[in-house]
Amino acid sequence: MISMANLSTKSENYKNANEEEISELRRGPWTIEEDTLLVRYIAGHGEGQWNILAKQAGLKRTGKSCRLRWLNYLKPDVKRGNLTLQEQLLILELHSKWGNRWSKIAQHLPGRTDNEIKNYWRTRVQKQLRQLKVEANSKRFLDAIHHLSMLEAMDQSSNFSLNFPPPSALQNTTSPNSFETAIHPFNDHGGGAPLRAPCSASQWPDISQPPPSSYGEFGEAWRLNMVEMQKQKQEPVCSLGAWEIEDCDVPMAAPDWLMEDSMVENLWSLEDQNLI
DNA sequence: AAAGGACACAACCGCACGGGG
DNA sequence: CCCCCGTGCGGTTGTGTCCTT
Repeated sequence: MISMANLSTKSENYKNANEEEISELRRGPWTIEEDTLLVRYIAGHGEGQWNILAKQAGLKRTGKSCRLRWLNYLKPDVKRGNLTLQEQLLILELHSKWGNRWSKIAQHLPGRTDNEIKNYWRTRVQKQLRQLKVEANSKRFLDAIHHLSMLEAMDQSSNFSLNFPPPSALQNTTSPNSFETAIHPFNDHGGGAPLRAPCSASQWPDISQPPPSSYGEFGEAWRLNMVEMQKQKQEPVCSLGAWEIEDCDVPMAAPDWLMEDSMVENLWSLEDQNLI
């Protein structure tokens, strides 16, 4: 066990050891020249011993800074670009297990860094959770993730359509606000494409027309909801394109948690637009 | 067109830990 | 046992870009 006194001493020592060099050290964004120096040095000598590496490579950076730059940006197997849907689901799932253990979570996402995952969580997920007033890792949240993971896996393996639930499913529910189910995004767009995020405004269904009678009591409620969203300039979360219930290949009843509120649509809005 | 706010991401900081001398 | 050093982790900050007014 390390005492507090010992800790502070260690910190002080660390500080003092570097103090005289701090004035010459560069900080902030890396230049192309610095990147080149670092990459070339590591190509020739390998990584590790970062303080020595920084000096020998001629970099006016701390070892820590070099390590971070290499691991988070320059390393060849670092994956660039937006997180895929599968990766996002995995992050949600793993975070529910391990909390903010970013490096542990990153181990399960090849090519993704802990920093990237941490940023994703803080900038996207937390924002959505705040808006929804949902606790991360609450039962509702976890249930939503599990259902989404399952549906996503089914969608990938069987190529069936996860379209808008048929009116029969809606009519069987006892939920008081079931119309919200109608705006959940279970909506396959063919070709085995992954489930998708919010559609563009051009994909609004024609909500000036009444929905088909087969939508039952929920159709009109859903339409009014969409009208309200349009008034508020919100995007619908799925694209029906029209009142196309006939395209539902699988009579899939919406689970109870979908009936509760619009949690899922917001979860989906976490997804980047790159899948569209 | 300009200002300023929001957002995403890169980078930094402090702390913790383990190994070697 | 203590100290030093290297490394890793999680939280925070800085900055560039995009969007809105």
